[in-house]
Amino acid sequence: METEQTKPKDFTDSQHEIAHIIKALGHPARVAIIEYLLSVDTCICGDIVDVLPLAQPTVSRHLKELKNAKLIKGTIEGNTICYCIDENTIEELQNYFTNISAKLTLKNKNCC
Amino acid sequence: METEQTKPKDFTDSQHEIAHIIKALGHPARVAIIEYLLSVDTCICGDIVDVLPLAQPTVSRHLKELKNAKLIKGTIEGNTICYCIDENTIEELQNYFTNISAKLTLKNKNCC
DNA sequence: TTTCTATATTGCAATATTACGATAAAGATG
DNA sequence: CATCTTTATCGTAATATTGCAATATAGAAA
Repeated sequence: METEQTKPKDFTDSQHEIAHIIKALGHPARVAIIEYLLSVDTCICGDIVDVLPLAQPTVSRHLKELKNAKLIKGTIEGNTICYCIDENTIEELQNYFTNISAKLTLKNKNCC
Repeated sequence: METEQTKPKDFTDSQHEIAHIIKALGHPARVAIIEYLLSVDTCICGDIVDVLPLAQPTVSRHLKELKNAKLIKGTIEGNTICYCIDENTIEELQNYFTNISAKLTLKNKNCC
């Protein structure tokens, strides 16, 4: 009786980490923020509030969460804050999904 | 006075959609499920509960959410259910982040 | 049919998230 | 200094998520 010891106590650190990053993008407001940051040329952005259907404090919270997940970074620029996308984290996500895709194409396709 | 009409009423449909898919992966349990499905060769999987640190009803809920976001599909296979990853949705996510990455490399890098 | 096995659903309780108004903080401007 | 502008934080209400035990469902096996 040495089997029966499969169930783990917790998820792995890497599962927690990637879920945390992904979760930060799991809200339309935060998707919209990323897409807006992507669309403007300079990253000096104090007008994010104007392009989102949300009040300023709410936008501020969403920005905080994106920052917390390292999806964006903010630099204080006098009175304003200059937000922009953190390329490294986006790249991490890209790699994550590219890797899954690659593994999927190598898999047995004989079911489902 | 014709400006001052920037703030939208809601996010776009596409923002809602992508956020919905991404959100479904924004939990360690659901990341773990995808990674497990990726790791097993056949997709006949009734042992997902055994490899997650969660009770069966909770796993069932997470599976439902992944199915709802079209990240997995389940086929009833007699008594069991055969779950596997929906490649199309993974590919959609891959494309989404690859596209963002690509746009980022084309951008002005003169700030932040 | 009865029982077993695999999965889903229901019914909570605990916790987290989201939103907004009010307010604070801090640099810019007059 | 007083005021304006920009962003953050707090307080709080509404809602959503998560987890598990209990139970339901349905095919398989006896």
